[in-house]
Amino acid sequence: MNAIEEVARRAGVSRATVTRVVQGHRYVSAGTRARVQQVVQELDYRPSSAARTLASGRAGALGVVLGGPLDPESATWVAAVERATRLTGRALVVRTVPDGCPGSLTRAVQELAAQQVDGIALLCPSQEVDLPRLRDAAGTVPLQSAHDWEGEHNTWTSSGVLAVRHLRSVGHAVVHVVVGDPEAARAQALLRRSTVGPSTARVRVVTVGRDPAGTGPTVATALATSGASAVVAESDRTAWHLLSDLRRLGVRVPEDVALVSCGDAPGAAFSRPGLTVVRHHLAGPATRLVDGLLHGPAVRPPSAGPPDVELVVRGSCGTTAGRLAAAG
Amino acid sequence: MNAIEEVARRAGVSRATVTRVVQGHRYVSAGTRARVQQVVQELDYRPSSAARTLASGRAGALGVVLGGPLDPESATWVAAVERATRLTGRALVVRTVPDGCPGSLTRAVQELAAQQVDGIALLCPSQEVDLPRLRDAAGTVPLQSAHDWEGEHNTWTSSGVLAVRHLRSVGHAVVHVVVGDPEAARAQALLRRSTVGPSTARVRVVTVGRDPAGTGPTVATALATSGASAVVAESDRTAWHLLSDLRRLGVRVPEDVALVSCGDAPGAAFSRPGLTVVRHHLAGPATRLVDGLLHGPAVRPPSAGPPDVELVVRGSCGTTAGRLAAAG
DNA sequence: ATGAAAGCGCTAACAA
DNA sequence: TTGTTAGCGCTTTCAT
Repeated sequence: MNAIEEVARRAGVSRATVTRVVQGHRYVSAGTRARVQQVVQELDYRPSSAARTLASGRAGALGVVLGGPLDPESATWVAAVERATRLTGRALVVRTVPDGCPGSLTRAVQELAAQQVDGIALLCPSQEVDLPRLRDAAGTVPLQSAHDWEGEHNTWTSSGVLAVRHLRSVGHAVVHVVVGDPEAARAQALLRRSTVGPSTARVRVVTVGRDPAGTGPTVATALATSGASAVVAESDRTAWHLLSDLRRLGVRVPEDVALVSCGDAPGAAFSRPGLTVVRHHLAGPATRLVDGLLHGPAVRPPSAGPPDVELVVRGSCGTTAGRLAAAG
Repeated sequence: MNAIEEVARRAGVSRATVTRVVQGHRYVSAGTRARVQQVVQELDYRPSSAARTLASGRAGALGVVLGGPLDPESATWVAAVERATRLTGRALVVRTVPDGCPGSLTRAVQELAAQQVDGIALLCPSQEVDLPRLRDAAGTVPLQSAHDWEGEHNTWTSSGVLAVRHLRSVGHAVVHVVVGDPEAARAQALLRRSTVGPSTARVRVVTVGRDPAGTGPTVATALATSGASAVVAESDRTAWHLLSDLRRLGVRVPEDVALVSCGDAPGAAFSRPGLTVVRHHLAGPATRLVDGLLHGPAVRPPSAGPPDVELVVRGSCGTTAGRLAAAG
């Protein structure tokens, strides 16, 4: 006999009523509700999510597809999305696409979409993604990319503004921004507003390629010969490699070049000098992303709440230690 | 009309046959199979996983519950499990339990077990877990803890042996091992064999508590006053904090104390000195964990294959840079 | 090698 | 406020 039916029988009601109680519906008399809940307890009744999904058409889960490995950097985002998802009572299915190539991404999205999830969050920091194509693969399942999300209010856009503004404010007229693929979503976001507004400094983009370690020396050399005095790195890993490559060239950080990076990985404080970073607070963005997936994008961009980015000053930028928050 | 029924109709077969073809069953004539596959292509037919789960009783997913946040350290494990899971064609559901308390863990396991997954991997590095209780909560769903897994062949056990052996081999007769909670699964595993075998050195355990940053100075002081000359840290974070706390006390690393940590987080190479670490290769362990969940634990412990741990020598241990691999 | 038919456990109209 | 009923889309015996 069905679990739900057993509950119904013992409580002397119909299955429908059990469903109503379990789902917290209105229109159940207090007495009935109590009786049913009692039986639910006794029997330790747990609805089968598969049956529920099949009958309701809702999956009770969200998916996240990572266009790359689940490395410590992406983990931060995944963690935030997981939390936001859990708070809605849903499960989070994680799918990585180590090679990050378009075909694999598409397949991953299709697989997730195949009834498994109610929405898909895309986390592809380092590559260009064809959103329309992926939306198509997702069929009716909503899909949002964390990096294109919220336009000007995007975490990375705010990071760029904050980092450049800080370096500008301490006297650097030209700021070099080091990114992997300049076409990638994250880099695009980072650069979106770096060059405008009161924080204006001349910004030059320097490209590293997919692997921060790969072309490091070349980049460091380029930076050194172009006389760069201020650098923003897209990630802590890039910053670390820059740090060590620059040292190898005899360029001192922060004396000769001031360095700010984005992320604040656990080791960021422990390199020498410690990395000045733009730290990301992802609770807000992740929550909005999840809500957007579930209820459609918000009509208006977020306004209230604590800022999503914060400057943590350590040794690498050559200014006094401390913190600066900004609304981006 | 059912998707599968439509396929069946167009291919001129029954639904059962479509199922057989889709699942790669034997006993389908080549002709029939081809015809069905043709139609499957045309219609881009994707079986509903909910319906499949309901009808078959198999979920097509594995779950991982994290007894703590999804931080960069756990991310490495999750990534490995995700990969292993994906290679079996299954999805991975991630559930964190930020507070890590027994009640929450139990609830998390119950939720996952409620029809959602075919097996659960437990990742609780920093706390004692009551495995029987959690198994009970999981009901019929198999559950394994990554940290109790494989006994002597456990990754952390091997790490302990390797780290202590190395320090011993360069002349340290006493090795201090710094762990969070000594009752926690990871610490237990780390210490399991550190004190025995040809690598014998006297091992003293020093406890940090849950947060590596929390009691750091105290621990560093204790280490300094006890005249420790060699230290193994349970994690890179612990090691970093130790590094900075020791420096503050005027204790030099590696001149005064040699330090080895476990993990090899992205920043490990960039602290000064760089951290000598035991790096973990989790592909093997994760694969075996997943297989164990799916087909029951292997009869015999793993023997072949590359070692799961590797010593990466950098500055912090005071020996020449290089690498040493060991079968643990 | 293939088909028929009985569910898997629950939800959601609709009726009462 | 509660019960009735018709599925949700697929798998799996059991026959053939």
